[in-house]
Amino acid sequence: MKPPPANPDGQAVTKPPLRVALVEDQHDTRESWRRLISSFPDFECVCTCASAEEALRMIPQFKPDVILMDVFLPRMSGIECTAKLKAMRPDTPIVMLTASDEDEILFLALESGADGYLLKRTKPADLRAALLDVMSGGAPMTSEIARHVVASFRRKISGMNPSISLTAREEETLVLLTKGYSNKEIADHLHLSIETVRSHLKNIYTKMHVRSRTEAVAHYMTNRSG
Amino acid sequence: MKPPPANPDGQAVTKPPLRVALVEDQHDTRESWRRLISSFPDFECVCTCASAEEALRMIPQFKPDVILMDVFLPRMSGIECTAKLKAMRPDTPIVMLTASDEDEILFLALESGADGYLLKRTKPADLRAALLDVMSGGAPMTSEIARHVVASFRRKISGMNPSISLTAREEETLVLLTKGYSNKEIADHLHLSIETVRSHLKNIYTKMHVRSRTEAVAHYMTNRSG
DNA sequence: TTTCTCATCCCCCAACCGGGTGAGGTCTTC
DNA sequence: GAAGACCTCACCCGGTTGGGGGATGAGAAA
Repeated sequence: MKPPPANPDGQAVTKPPLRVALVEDQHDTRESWRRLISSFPDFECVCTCASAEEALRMIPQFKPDVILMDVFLPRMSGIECTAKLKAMRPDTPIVMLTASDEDEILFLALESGADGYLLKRTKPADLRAALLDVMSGGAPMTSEIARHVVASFRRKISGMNPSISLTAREEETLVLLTKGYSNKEIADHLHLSIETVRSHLKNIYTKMHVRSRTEAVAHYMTNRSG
Repeated sequence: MKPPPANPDGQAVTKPPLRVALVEDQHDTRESWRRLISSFPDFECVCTCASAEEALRMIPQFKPDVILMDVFLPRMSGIECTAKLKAMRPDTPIVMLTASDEDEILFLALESGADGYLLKRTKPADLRAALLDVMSGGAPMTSEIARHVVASFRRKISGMNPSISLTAREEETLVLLTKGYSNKEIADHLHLSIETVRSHLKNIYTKMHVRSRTEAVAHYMTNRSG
């Protein structure tokens, strides 16, 4: 590994290879990624790091064009590492690669500044496309991930925004919901048809961006008394 | 209204009328109750009170055999009044009469020492039967109310008992439940079959004395962070 | 060893629930 | 009076859920 050129824009004569940095703690995985990326003619793997700490040392030196980051790293997580790297080099796109599509991690990763989020089982061709995508300002993610992202953001936003203006009836319905009442029980208590209760609930779900009574209760209670 | 006899047991010659006290703030309602009770040949309405304060003054004087108490009274509620009267005359049965079958009020009423709990829409014949019932040591309530009572007590008892020993797996399942996850989502996160999740949930419901995921979440969250 | 709990999974079935759509009424606002 | 928000209720559809069985294996307790 040789140090990066002092002037990254210097040799834009023909078509310089895309310089990729890799952060992954598992040796075998790291190596297979490195080989994969190097196998692309227009890509160059300039820097492989086995830990977040190493990444924070090496990446500022090598100044890669794009960073591939594993989420789960020992000690400092890939998410924290991403946040620190973004503080240093905000314009260098970072793509998270992980086996998990857990909403929370996904959100944290994107919040930390990651530009793309791919699953490890992503096919080589798709990985290459994703790297090109993120370099041209895109936010590469599989449609599978994209759905989670949308859901995750909706939840967070609705969680951050306590002023979801529910109507009086909706509020009453929600309160009874948080007591664990069934639709029928709510209808009885409010002297309504069960269909009206269902109607109010549908509106509540829409406003709160949730998909079930339990989710509504969970959000309501964590944002009030939790 | 004349003061009560000094010795209530004095004239047990044939069959003394059952002496009833009435506590109800609404004038019309109070009067219609009074008339209704007086219309029963073996009942006598010895004392009508328009407020909790009046009841606390008059009832110790008149020493009725049974007290009919409205739940909603101005200033001091019927529940508080019931508690105070029970402290003074623990053996005088008190029947709550209210328009509400709300679990919380129901529980508070019974906790305060009320012996029976009837809805205001109870039919005259049933009211009479209820008064006789409570005099003979019963706890009159409609089957409709009885169901609520059982449910209410179960909730309270399970709420008071924080040491419901869930197994490790059940605990994990419950935590994911409080995030609003569906059975399928829980199964995915725990790498289990959906049937296993359902199995854990059944055990959780049994242990917590609840009947639905939402109820479980509601109780869990109110007893932890609420 | 036997018994027990726990975790895992399966099946069935009735009821409940969420989503879509629509519709009639009141009330306020413009 | 037209427009819009709100409350009320209805029907349909398919998926989910709860409750009832039962089965198996591992490991702890008796």
